[in-house]
Amino acid sequence: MDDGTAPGLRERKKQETRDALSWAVIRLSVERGWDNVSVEDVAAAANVSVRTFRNYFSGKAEAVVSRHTERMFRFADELRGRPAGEPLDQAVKNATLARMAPPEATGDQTPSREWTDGVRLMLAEPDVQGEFLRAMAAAQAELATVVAERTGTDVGRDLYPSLVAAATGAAVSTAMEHWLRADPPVPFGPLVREALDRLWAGLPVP
Amino acid sequence: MDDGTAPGLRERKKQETRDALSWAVIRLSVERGWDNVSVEDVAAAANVSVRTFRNYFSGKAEAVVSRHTERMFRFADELRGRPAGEPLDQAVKNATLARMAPPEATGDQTPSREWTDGVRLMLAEPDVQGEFLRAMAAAQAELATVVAERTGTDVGRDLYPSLVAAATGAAVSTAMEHWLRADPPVPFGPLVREALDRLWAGLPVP
DNA sequence: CCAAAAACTTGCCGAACCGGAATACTTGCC
DNA sequence: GGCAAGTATTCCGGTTCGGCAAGTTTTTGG
Repeated sequence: MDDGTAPGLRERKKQETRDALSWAVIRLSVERGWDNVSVEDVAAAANVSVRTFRNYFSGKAEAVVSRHTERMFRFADELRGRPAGEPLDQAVKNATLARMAPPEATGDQTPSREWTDGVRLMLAEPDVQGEFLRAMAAAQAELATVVAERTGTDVGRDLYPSLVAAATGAAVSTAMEHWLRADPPVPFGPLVREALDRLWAGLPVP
Repeated sequence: MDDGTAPGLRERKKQETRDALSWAVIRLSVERGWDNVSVEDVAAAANVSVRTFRNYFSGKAEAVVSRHTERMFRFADELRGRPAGEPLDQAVKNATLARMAPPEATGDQTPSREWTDGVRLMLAEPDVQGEFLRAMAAAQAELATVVAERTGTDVGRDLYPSLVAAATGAAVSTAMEHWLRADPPVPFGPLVREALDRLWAGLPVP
């Protein structure tokens, strides 16, 4: 399934730069506020030129969301790897829990109130939200093709695979939003599970 | 329910300018290509200053999507106006068909191939798609409130209303996407109905 | 191991975007 | 008519955005 060949120096360095840039945007934005961070600041913090930043990301927002984007695509991959016999809803639920709410994620100690508040503020930024939605849309396209594969439907002709992908994305997004709002914090796993269960139960009125 | 008082000259002019700007962006983009249209061109075409354009819209993309945005909010209003006895899924389906696929929409003659292709190209633009998603997200927030009202749930505490809103948005978006891709064209009503039916049936494999 | 090729980074730069602030004009209302 | 509130316009400096042409580093293939 995975490539096998080691990534090579070039790829590794690229990933490093990517991470450094993404991280720099997040850190600076959280501590200074979104509008008080220029692309120039970010580039400086990551030791690259402004022009290079723009080679990687189209803007600060894209950089912030890049991690999430990658995770969503790994999620689609996970689904592709599920045993063919597994019913679709089970496969989706399992893939989601495996990639979006891994048990070990509880590892790092709870972050400071200051940090989480900063993050919330950053995520409330219109640009960031827009980029977030774009990431979900991109992942859903991938997801739709996987669903089509599993169910023998045609993404171009049938409504079904795109619908499942979109609905799943909606459930995940909703759970995430809720999780982000929750104070005191609640674990993500149960939330997303509840959302998916309800979705596949036909959204009965509680 | 509605305001009753006539809008007054001021409001009417504002709406006119809005429409003129939105229309100008669409027309120019379709005929010249997205990147060959500057805000300056648009403002000129609508006989206002560039600065005024920016008072109305944050960018070309927002202007393009503005009509859709308004429609989505009218949809939420429609839902609010549905009889309280109507089951939620029925209310959503009826509101959708009433506001998103009105029977009289078939009125204007079929547009030229050139035009529809241009529109498709414009709607494929990343900025436009992003703005489109933002519009949906905004409408969904409103929708969630309405759902909460109808079902006696709490948007802040329960997952349910947001989930229903997000899933509904997903269904509508999916139907729209499909409709846009369809060649030869198909009527929108049946598509969105199918999407909503499947959603509330718990997404059974076809 | 070396040299050519491919990929990546960078500085330069003009065009476009963006929004604050002051100013002039319209509309709503008495 | 005339005032208050709401809009449009001009002006303007800072920022973003990408194309282009070096310069540099990694990969490739002999």
